Amino acid sequence: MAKQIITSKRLLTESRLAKLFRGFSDRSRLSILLCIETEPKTVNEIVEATELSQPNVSNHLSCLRECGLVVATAQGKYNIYQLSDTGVRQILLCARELVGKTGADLDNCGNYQLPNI
Amino acid sequence: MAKQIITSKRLLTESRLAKLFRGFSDRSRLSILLCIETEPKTVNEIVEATELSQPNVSNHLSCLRECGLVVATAQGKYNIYQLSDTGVRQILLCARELVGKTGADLDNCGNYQLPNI
DNA sequence: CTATAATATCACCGTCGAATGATATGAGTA
DNA sequence: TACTCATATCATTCGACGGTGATATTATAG
Repeated sequence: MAKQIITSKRLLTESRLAKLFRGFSDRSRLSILLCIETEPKTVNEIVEATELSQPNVSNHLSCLRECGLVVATAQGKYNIYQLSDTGVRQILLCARELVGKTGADLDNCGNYQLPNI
Repeated sequence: MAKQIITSKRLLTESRLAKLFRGFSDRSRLSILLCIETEPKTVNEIVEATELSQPNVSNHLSCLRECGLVVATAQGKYNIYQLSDTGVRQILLCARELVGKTGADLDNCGNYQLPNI
């Protein structure tokens, strides 16, 4: 019983962690996050910077917003998006550092269909 | 032209980052990573700890190995798996910290079908 | 009040990839 | 050598999810 509680607590944590990483793991969402990593941007600015379609960006932004990775502030008819927390930036930093070491391995892993370059 | 180079370099980085996060974003793979976060484990030990099927674990392990997130050392007929780099642990730490703040948001985001708890 | 720009929403479709089951490999043991 | 345990491989299936196109909403401008 105590074990059960511990277990489901572990599963809850895992579920949240997995969801968090999902936010970063999609190429489009990652582009968006990187795009507003240093400065807030309008949806249109994000669309232009990432070269994704507007509905696509909007969809992903709403997802990222719900997940708490980004926040939006309305300014007239514009919506300015930025990273919600320095923790998000922190994860991006850690990931880049790790990629610096394991980059080649990642390229060689053929399990995902990500359009390479 | 210079811009082109910069662009494709950016895309390469994004591609690698996305792949890296993919490693963490699947529930099964994340379970495996967390499972060997503190100490190396045998495949069977991982299977028992995560309650995943053996082929499933093996498939994910090979993926994680190719991506450079874990390393395996053969010991007799056993294969011992552990995290490849402290950077992997670092990312898990950062993520947990962030989840501590945005946890509730993540639960509410209905975009993924991850079996909640 | 109409027009237009900025963004959001939503249903649909195609595809990727996770899980499974069967089987192969390989190492130790009797 | 035969047998068993530990792990890997692989083809297949099926569901989730990312992209798109059409449309709705909201806000400013004229």
